[in-house]
Amino acid sequence: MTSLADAARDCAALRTRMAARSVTRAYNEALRPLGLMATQFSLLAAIKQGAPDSISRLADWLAIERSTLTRNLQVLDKDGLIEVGPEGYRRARVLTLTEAGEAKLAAALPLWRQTQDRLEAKLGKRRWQEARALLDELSAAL
Amino acid sequence: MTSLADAARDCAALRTRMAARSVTRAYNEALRPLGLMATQFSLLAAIKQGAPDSISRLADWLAIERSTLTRNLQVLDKDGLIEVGPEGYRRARVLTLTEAGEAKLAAALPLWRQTQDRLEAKLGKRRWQEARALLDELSAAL
DNA sequence: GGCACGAATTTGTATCTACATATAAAGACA
DNA sequence: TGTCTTTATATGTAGATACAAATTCGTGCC
Repeated sequence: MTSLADAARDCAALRTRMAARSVTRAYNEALRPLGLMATQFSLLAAIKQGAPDSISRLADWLAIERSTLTRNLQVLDKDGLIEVGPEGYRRARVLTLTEAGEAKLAAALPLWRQTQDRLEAKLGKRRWQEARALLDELSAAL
Repeated sequence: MTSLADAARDCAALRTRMAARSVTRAYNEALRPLGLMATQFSLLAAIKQGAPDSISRLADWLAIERSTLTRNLQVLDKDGLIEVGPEGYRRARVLTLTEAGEAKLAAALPLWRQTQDRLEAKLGKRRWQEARALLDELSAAL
């Protein structure tokens, strides 16, 4: 029965999802006044930052399924925060922020910063750096 | 613009969700032959292990919303893997595995073990222990 | 008894996630 | 030219997640 107890307590998938749920909830709460979720915030920031030349490229960077990303982008599009550009080279679509998207991102940044600082303070900057490195290893492990 | 680059790269919610997605995908793939998902596996293991006396208690243990857990349990119930017992003391329901649920869990355990071992080998047992501890800290941080 | 209050769960609604499959464009090649 | 392969995206279907609000049970209080 050792295996069973391990499965209930030490499963890597369970523990990472638990952490993701807890952390995401906190960021969602911080962004709620803007009607923005953590996922959407990260998408806006990634688009503004990298201006990725395709959805697939962005999906790889975010370790997310292409089809999932399509759905998430549809929400941002519906809310008028991004523009999904026409099909280009090989159906590739360029993603850009609308003015509303820029404004929303600008308004969200301080709220995000505050939450991130709070977490880093609680954990310690050092420890957060370790966590960050370990999370990357987990992402690449299997 | 420093804040923007940080938001796109270092957001704790983003990085933990990325890790959760990657790791969960691997466990889902391992369990696919059984038609079982990592979440469902963890629920079966938790129920078998602890026989939690209420959904709320289980939700707390899993750092998951009660309403979310209700929905996840409905899937297991529909598939005949658990029994949701009648309402008890203060509407509390006791959760138990059906025979089919026991069998499914028993069949899943080796597949889970294999995946978990693979991850621990890739990371190193030592490093996985660190990761485990840091994930717990993240879950409790905010 | 009747009523307010707290605890446990469920429902309505929306978003996030992903696998399998479909669609469409660009290039390779017989 | 027509087919085959690769690349990029979208759709169908299903499960995971959570907030707000509704439902239901037990308790205490008048």
